[in-house]
Amino acid sequence: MPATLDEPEGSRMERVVKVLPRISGLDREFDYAVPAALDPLVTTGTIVRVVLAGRRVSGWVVGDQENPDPNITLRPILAVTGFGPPEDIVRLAAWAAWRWAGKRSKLLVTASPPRVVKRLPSRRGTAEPFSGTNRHLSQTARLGPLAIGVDSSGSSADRARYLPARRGGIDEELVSDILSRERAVVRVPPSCSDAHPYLNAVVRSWAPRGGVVLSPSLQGAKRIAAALLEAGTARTALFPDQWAEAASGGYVAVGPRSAAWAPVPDLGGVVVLDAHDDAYVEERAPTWNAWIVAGERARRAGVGCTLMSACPSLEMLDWGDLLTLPRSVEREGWPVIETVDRRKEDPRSGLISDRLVELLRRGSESSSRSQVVCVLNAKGWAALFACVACGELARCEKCSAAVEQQASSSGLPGASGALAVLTCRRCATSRPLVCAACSSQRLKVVRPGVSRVGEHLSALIGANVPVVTAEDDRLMSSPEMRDARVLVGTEALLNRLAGDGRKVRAVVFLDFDRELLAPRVRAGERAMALLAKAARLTGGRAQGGRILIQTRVPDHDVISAATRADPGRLAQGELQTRTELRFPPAWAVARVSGSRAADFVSEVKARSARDGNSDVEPLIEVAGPGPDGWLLRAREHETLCNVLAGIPRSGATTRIEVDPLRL
DNA sequence: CGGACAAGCTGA
DNA sequence: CAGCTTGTCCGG
Repeated sequence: MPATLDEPEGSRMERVVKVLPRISGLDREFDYAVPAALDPLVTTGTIVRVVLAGRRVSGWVVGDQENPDPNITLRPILAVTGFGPPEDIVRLAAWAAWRWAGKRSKLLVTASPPRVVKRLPSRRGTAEPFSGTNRHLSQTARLGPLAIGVDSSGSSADRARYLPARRGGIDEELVSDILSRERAVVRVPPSCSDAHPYLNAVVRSWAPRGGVVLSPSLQGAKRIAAALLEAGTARTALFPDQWAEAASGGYVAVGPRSAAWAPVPDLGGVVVLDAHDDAYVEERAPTWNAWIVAGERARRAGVGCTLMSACPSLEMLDWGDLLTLPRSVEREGWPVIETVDRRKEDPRSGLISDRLVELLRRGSESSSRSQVVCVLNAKGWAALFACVACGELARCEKCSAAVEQQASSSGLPGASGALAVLTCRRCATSRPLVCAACSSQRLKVVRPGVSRVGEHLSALIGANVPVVTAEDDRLMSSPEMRDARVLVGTEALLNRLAGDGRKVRAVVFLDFDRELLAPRVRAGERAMALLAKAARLTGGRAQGGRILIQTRVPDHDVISAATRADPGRLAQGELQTRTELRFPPAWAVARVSGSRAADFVSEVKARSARDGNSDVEPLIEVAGPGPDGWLLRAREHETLCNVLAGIPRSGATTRIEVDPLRL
């Protein structure tokens, strides 16, 4: 509508902002007028209420609109809800949406306060009214009264593990090396006590500015926040709960993956702990990776980003400068790793080798720290059966996947009549424990699960062996669990125990080949990460830590790297293999799946051929379709992401995973 | 996302 | 052709 001639000049000066609605499945900005009364409250990032297509929705102000379309009648912003992500984070979200070919709104949800924030707490302890600007903060911060309530669950002895043991225990040269670099990858031994003096040193260097510290789990983040606070290193704000404190300035935001998006007004630096951990990758699209986001954020702010890990991934090594501790120090921080060559074992002993029996027997003598943890990544009673009579594997009648026998909830599974049922994990069809080929009722277990192993071990040591899987966490807090001499479980058990901050005598991998030989590109790195996780539970060799690996490939690179406490040995060979197979970090890879994936991929091919130099090679190579869709490859993320960003998406029917975790 | 609307399918 | 499903478009 054209402005009438008699309208006062001032009315056309009304401010217009771009708003991104908080609607999943919609990734478009809309222009809104800012009512004069709300004007001082509205900046980039502010969370507002607007009317869109006749309904009231929430959204983020993502910037000012300098040239509003005169043909569109603007609606006013209805109300200001409160603080949202600061401007730098809004821009970072736009970058990440490009980088992982996803929607900005998904990322901004992660970056936004979990509850409405109307005002930020003031430095001096009195709340400042909501002023509409996210950067009303002074540049100075003092380590004042530590009023922020950080959950300090765990004993003080537990927290002390994160503090420097001795003043001399820290390598000052390494610290200055870290601080002088923009992108440092610090390879630290797996036991925390060695890593955290360096964390303290780096965080201390940020003062009086704020910073960000990431830990793979929320539980770990809580302990680290408490430890930094207790050591007087920094005022910490746990993300996302203490979003408002973090935004008020002078805090070090500590949190899990999502804390890469924490509002920190004056960023001094970023540290990512255990940066190799898969927990840093979001499973839902956009499949963003927290250390990469953190690295980009630090780069934009012109500050350092430090990744710490016992076993840096190839992507990390490709990204930054590797810094290591002296060989002897790193070696001390890894436990003694012993392998049992299963090729030489009596096949009838199954997963219980003579060496394991000896380990369990010997442990019963010492009183303190006598727990042994057995890990087997196979749930249930048994995951694979074969017929004794005809040798046929037991498979599902409907979908032909392997059938498994679940441990019954009532306790005893096995061949006790009604409980003997085979179930397909894929389609949930079940049938009696009978061979489908020859009707024989004699089936033998080819691949036992944790329940069966738990029963065997119970019989062996003459005491109950609790069995822990990801689904079943009731056991964790029980006294049974705390007092048991032997525990058995899937990988989830290691996570649970690490969360407890508990030390164990030994960790046993009953069938490590399942990790080593998994048909995944990253199987080796995953296996190494599992050993590092176990090593944290046992502590280093100086503390008597021990890991027992049962395997048929004792010469595998992962095992030789771990036994020598030298993860670098694995990286060399892996890099060569990955490059040959054209996988990351040599290539940028994305997976496309979903019902409309075929259309999307043909559009990728079309654009890749048109925009590329057709004489040489296409910009993007397309492989597939395979069982998980298509794989797209390019030499650089830049190329891959630009093409992906240019293709319109038909709703949620196409899923794009850039840097897929499972390859 | 969710409403509006149009194009296709069904049934008597 | 009403009545319904399915698909596509669009929002300031």
